[in-house]
Amino acid sequence: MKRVTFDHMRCSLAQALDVIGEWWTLLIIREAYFGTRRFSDFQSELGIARNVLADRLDRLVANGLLRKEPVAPGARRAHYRLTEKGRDLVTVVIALVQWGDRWVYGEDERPVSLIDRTTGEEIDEVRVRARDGRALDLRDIGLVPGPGADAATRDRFGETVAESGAVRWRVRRHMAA
Amino acid sequence: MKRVTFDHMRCSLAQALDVIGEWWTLLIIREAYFGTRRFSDFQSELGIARNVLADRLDRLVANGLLRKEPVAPGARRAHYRLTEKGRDLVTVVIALVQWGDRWVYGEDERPVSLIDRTTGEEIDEVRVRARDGRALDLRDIGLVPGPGADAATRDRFGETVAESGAVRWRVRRHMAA
DNA sequence: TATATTAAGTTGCTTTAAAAGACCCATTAT
DNA sequence: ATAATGGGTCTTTTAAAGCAACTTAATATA
Repeated sequence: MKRVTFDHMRCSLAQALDVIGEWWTLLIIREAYFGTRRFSDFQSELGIARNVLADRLDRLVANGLLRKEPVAPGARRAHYRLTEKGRDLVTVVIALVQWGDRWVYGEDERPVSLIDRTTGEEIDEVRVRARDGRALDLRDIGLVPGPGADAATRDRFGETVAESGAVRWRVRRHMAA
Repeated sequence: MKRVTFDHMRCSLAQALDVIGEWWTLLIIREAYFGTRRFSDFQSELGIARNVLADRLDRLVANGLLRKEPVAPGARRAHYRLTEKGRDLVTVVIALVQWGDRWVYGEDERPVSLIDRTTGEEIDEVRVRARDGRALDLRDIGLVPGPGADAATRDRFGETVAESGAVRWRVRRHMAA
């Protein structure tokens, strides 16, 4: 299919989806998180077509989520391993897994549990929080123009409030029920 | 293209991706979170093709992430609004936005800021935490078979530990650097 | 009341990404 | 020396995404 990219949208979500929004990509990240490193292990664990896998791995390497390094110095055979950037995505993967547990399987049907290795207890549910640790309901979250906002974004999200010195924004948009 | 679905994989991530992993879907959820409700507003804000939008909205309604309700009782025109299930996904959207902010734009170039409406402060970064609130590094997270694990999953993740009464698992898999 | 405009799709055609599987070449094992 | 395996590429189908034109019902305007 013809397909547009999102990279022109001034939106961090669109940028992120341009990198990891393709079919199979996030499953490959999960698999790498599980410790899989070799091409054919990705292939057999996921059941993905080899050409698609080759394409996805290349893109992930190009985008800096995976590092491709020879098995032994000078060897042709390589391993794929998560970079820091890729590892940072695992938060998203875990949030999605938990969402799947809550809404697709019931909590008691989930195939895998994530535990805190130091205590053996299950981990907490990933939540949006205030700086002081309070869990935030979506209604408590407001959207304001960020430091890199362009005119259109300011127009959509911003309502300036006169204040001494720096520009301040009043919250206009927030969670719509 | 021919395309497989992930719904046969016993994995909550695959299930979640089957629902929200398609091109455009998460952007539609974001847009709904921003307060967009009408077909043509989704269309013009996102620049998505109308037939694709119609298809995505239908699927999101069928999967229970959006509710379609008439603008006025008895009216033919309708609004699309997030359900609880859809609203619960916003955690994932925010985690992805923050990832995009960290790795695509710099923190200081991000177009939108999320703030705690009660204090006006920016929200915290979404993180994986232990029950007691400690932020967990990926190396601290272990994977063990969940209550709904099948034989293959137990085989992959489980290593039983003899213990009085209930089955316990020893952590075998965890974050691979 | 007649006419124009808008909203919310639907239909049909084109383009291209993904699936499936055959094929290839270098390395490792026998 | 020969076979098997790992890590891919090539070719062919097919279905999803894009685009534009059309439809139908509800609103707005003259």
